[in-house]
Amino acid sequence: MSDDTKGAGGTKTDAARDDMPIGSLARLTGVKIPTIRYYEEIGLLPAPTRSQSNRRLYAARDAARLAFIRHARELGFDLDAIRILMALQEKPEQSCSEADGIARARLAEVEDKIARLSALKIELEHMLEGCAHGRIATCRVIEVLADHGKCRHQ
Amino acid sequence: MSDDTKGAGGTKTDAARDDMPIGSLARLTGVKIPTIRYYEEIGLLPAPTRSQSNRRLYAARDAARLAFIRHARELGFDLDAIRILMALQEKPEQSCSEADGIARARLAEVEDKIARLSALKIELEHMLEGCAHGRIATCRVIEVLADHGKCRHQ
DNA sequence: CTTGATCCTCTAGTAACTAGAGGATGTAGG
DNA sequence: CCTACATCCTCTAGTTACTAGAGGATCAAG
Repeated sequence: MSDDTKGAGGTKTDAARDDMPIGSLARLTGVKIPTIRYYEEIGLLPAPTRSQSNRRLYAARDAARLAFIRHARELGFDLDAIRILMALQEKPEQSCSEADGIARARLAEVEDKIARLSALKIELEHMLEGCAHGRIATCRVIEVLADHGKCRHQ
Repeated sequence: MSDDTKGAGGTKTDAARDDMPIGSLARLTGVKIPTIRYYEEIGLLPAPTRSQSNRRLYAARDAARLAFIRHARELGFDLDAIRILMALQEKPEQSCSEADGIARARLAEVEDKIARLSALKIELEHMLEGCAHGRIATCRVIEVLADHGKCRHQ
């Protein structure tokens, strides 16, 4: 680690000290190195300071930001929604109705997806329960797929 | 429509007559024109005959094949699986255990996805039930996302 | 010095489409 | 015949969120 960076930031707090290389950040947050670079590229993460040899150096606040992103991704929020949520986070006096709306929309999506997958599950189960492990000529799986009458949108 | 095509195929059955333009096929099957072209490009649909002006001309068997693909896509089978299923369809004496296996794998995926989405639903609901529509400073949505302790994988 | 780990930028790929751009052909009506 | 609209062609590139190298540079330990 370059002493120059340390010296220049001698009065920095822990949250502000840029001394964590990208590999450490990846291990700390569980987000892969290329993904971290990707988030920087699309503006979701600020470009970090660099060492003399051009290596990225992160601070604890970057780790916190990345953890927020990761958590939101796990909940299925898309990157644009996360962008909005993070912007809101930086305006404590703002109404939280937008954040609420984003989360509600996501919940509705999840509920819709569950419903659709459940219907799908039933269809697949029906397909499989008639399957006697015989020949293709009498194969239920192939038969159902080939039967246009079974297409749900026709 | 070119009389040449008709003349050359004078003894063709309906299933073999190549006279349906791509727009008609798209309307008949509900699959978009670019998607049909895409399927041809990746080999899922055979390249059709062409008119003198280079327009694609499809037969009823092409429509049947496309309907199979579409039905399988709706059930969430990926294109490689569909490729296999269609190959199996053309071998009536073959055992249908592979088709069965493909469908079972898909069913397992669906069940897994339902379980994961259901857990997600609960998390989102918890997040939202504490939301009092106040300020960001006390916003449950932002709070939960920012709280690393709530990250499921840490 | 060597070796292995870590990091850099860049290009392109993944899966399944989808959206034009720019041009050609077909058809109906005047 | 012309015009206007519909239909079709190929080609390129975009969508979303990553991901996989290639080729090279730097860092740290032995």
